[in-house]
Amino acid sequence: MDPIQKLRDGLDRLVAAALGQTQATGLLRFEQQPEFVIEVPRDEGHGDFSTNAAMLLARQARMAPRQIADIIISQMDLGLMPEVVKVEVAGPGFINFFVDQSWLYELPAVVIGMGDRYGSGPHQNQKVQVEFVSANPTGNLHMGNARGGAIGDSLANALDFAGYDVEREFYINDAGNQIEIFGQSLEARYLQLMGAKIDFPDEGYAGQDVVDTVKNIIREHQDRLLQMDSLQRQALIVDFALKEKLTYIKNTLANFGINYDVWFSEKDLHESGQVMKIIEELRQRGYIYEEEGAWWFRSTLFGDEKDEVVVRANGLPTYFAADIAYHKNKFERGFDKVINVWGADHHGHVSRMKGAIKALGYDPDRLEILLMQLVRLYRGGVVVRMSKRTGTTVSLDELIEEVGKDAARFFFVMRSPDSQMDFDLDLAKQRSQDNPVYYVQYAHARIQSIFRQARAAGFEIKSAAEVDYKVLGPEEMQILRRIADFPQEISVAAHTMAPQRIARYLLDLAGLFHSFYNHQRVLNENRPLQDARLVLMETIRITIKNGLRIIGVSAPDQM
RNA sequence: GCGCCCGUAGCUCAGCAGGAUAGAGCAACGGUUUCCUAAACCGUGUGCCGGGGGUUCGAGUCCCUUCGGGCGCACCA
Repeated sequence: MDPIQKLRDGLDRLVAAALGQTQATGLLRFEQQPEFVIEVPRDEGHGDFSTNAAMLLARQARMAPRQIADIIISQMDLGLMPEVVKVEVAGPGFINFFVDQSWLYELPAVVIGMGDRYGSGPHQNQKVQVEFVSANPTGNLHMGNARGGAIGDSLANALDFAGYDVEREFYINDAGNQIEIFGQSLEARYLQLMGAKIDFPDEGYAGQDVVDTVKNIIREHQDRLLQMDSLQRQALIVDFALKEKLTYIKNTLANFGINYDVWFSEKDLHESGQVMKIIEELRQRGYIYEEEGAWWFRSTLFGDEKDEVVVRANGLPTYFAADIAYHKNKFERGFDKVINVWGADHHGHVSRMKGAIKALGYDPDRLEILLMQLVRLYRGGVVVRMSKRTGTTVSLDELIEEVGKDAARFFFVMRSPDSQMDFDLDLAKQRSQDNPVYYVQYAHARIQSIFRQARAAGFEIKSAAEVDYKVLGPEEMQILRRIADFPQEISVAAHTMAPQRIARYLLDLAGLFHSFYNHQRVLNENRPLQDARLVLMETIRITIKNGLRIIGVSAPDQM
């Protein structure tokens, strides 16, 4: 276990025991032991750890919090925690613990011993599915898909690292209305390119990529499709185009560092009858009624403003119907938690989706929807406008081409999903410490460079147990202290679905490192100090590398 | 009209599951330095946390309300 958790647990037991004593001896009167926390104060002057136990008891015990704190302390058996050097009551009634910093001396051995696993949590025995991007296979990947990809994949990595059994899934919308229109658009382009004078469908996909796909079709099938009837022709064209688009999506996302465990086809849901089956099940449970020829789901029962159509008057199920079947299918696959990363433009879908889950008898809290707001691209200080030709501003593959996978992923992950984001292309490309991704990666490269210098001079990094950490100064101890936070940061990022915390953490740690680097020398005349600093460098390096890996950014050895 | 997200320093944004005196980067100003990786480092300050009300020992954080911005409200997905 990481040293910081050991201390927290110890303090937790210490306070709980003291509370038990105050109750048993009648010093304090209360029914329920409060759910106090052991936290790390923001301000160093407030100690290494603190607890709010006394303040939580104020009402029950009918006593001033500071007085309660004094009583709790009087019942503490500090002999159990020799690390604690001072306990005090402060502010409105906090109990602050000051701990001998030597506990941090254990940390490098833990970090180096765990290596790639430092920061990971114990196995949780919980299956979690993260579904993200799930872009329509009818066009190029856009910035919304890119942001969703970076966030979803990083979140999945964080959950994985925090000890969950994670599956990544892409839902392929290869059925329904938009595929219909896609087919008509492709067919129209095909016929046009073959010389026919026909109109392009009003709502059709007018982008250049459709034309490119059709050219590929012509290359393979020439004019052979002209003789077919429209139905047959569309089926063939759509099949070809979907394959091509999915290959494109898979490759682009792989270049973006994303690899899925499952590619799940909507079409399969329809063809296997699962969609109609789920509607029937809901009908039997009394959640479906017929009106004006369509079938409606009573989503108003679950807080929606109006009921939602599941089967249209033309007999075809809606996307929503398929999505209900899809989510039922997810739960049947045994996931304890199902997370969907959606664009904010889908937020209207959230409450009825949860409603449908509930109607089917599942706990809707097992479905978590992470909504993310829109992205605006900036180049040269101005917004990059939508291109009429391609229908997008910049596609994900173009973005990777322009700024690189690392910068793109870091920038998307750095911002909280629920704030609108401005993506500065110029900054992302910049090779300076103003560029946050460069700043963090550079810390890693610098450390590797120090190691190269050390080896060239004939020095090796000693094992963590061999060196004497007492020679380290406050700056180094502060860095170690921050490294001790890493497992907790990962855990919070995973639980609160906030991968941006990891990016922030890395910026912070890299900042501490750069600052240290700039006025202290690792390689120096004082051998014991050099040995300790080299080990410290290795703990920083491992932590940065592990953090970067979670957000899908490389940790270069040289820049 | 209804719903969701956002509103924090001049700008871009953090703020962990309410905690103590609200932070970072950039920009601005002042200084140091030419050093294991390259203009980097150190220091300086500004906040009606959009407004109002409430819950709480304690609110930037939770609830209500109001204003402003974005998005959504199809027998589309």
